[in-house]
Amino acid sequence: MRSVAMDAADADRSDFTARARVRDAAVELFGRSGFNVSVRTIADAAGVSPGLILHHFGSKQGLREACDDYVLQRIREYKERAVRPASANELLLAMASVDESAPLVGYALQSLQAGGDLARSFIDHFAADAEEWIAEGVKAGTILPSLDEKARARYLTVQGFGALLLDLTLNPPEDPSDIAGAMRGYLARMGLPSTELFTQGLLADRSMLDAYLLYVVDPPQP
Amino acid sequence: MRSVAMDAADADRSDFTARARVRDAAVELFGRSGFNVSVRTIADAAGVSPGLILHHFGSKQGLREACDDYVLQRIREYKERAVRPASANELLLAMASVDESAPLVGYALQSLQAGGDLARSFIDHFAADAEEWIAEGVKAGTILPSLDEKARARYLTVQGFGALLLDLTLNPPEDPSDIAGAMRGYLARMGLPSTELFTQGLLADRSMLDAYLLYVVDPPQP
DNA sequence: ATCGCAACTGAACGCATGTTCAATATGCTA
DNA sequence: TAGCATATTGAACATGCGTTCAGTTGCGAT
Repeated sequence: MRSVAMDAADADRSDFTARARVRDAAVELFGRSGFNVSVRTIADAAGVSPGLILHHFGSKQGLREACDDYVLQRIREYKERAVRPASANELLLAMASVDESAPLVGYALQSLQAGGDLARSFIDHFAADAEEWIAEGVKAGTILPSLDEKARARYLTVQGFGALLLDLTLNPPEDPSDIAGAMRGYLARMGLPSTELFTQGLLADRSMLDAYLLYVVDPPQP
Repeated sequence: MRSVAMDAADADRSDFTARARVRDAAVELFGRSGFNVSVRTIADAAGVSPGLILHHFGSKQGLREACDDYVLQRIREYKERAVRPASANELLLAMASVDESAPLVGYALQSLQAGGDLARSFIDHFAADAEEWIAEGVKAGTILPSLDEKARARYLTVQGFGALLLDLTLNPPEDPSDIAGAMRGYLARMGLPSTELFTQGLLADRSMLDAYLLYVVDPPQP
């Protein structure tokens, strides 16, 4: 039996309980092929009968929720363990480059595409981090201040993950488990234009921004 | 029987053939609920038996391909009919605001999320338009030039659609058929930070861009 | 040693799906 | 009007799914 000291919500990473094996197989398969993989497929991958999955997790939905919790917790751990705060892309690429944590990235991306609570927590978390990180940059003088720091942090987060997600959807890797390679391809395609946009912007003058600010103050009646 | 003058690929918009009714119902349901809606559901919506759908389209996949062609063609028409060239967001919002064309937008967005050929054509098309539109802006002096105009156009397109897609996934509208409302919500949330980013950029100096350019010329060995 | 409880199996069930097919209705053509 | 091709139906089939459950194994406490 499982030690009473670690309950189901614990990060029993290095154990080989059937329950943990199922959870790991589910994270990997959900992350690689989406949430339509069958319970039987997961059971096969974990070397276990289908019935056992529902014995441990109640239902397929229960399994998904357990995976959600596990992935979110492990990513939080990973983020806190990083000595220096990093951008979301850097962190994900670092995680995707390590065999042990790569499936977590795949799962998180699939989750973002599917929506739901984990996706929201995920974005909230990264947006909060971005806000902090940006605030430090502004204080240090390396980042320009914004009229709405919170909105900017969220926008940059959604925009960054959205672009990554769509790019991976349009250019699916031949090997679906090589998320690091796929991410590197994305960064190679988008690195220059994004850095350029962040450095110089796009528009030559402030007229559009000023017009938008006027529009916000006095919107046209719909 | 269908007039011999318009074959299956034609834009027989205003006819009420069972085939056209099925196609319209499929576009609407696929766009609203994704591509897992059942053939039977579509048949019900079109007031038709399930068998007829496969008689006309061969398979569910055939129906999807017919919808893909139809939607892409209608969006192209819409774009050409617009007097002035517009940004992708403007065009989509305009289409989403008209009852007749709103389902097309929903379908296109679902298609982008699912990947596949239509998604690629769609992005290619909009990226090419963006490149043209940006080139005019550069010539007119309203847009700053880029080191790689093609890559920038593609980046801005992927980034824009990706952000929209992810935002709609995270904030699904109560009424899934009100795409225009959902888009307006998105623009309200992201309008200021995106305009600000496009106007002033994010970074206070060129150091990161210069570092990236050096990195591209002489990448570290992997 | 044995009792008891949890882990675990695998066959079975019910359901929804995409698809097939024989039968019928319909409308154009000769 | 007769005939034929096409449109259309709806029942049936095969498959894969999530889930249930009666039964078996294995282990820790008494």
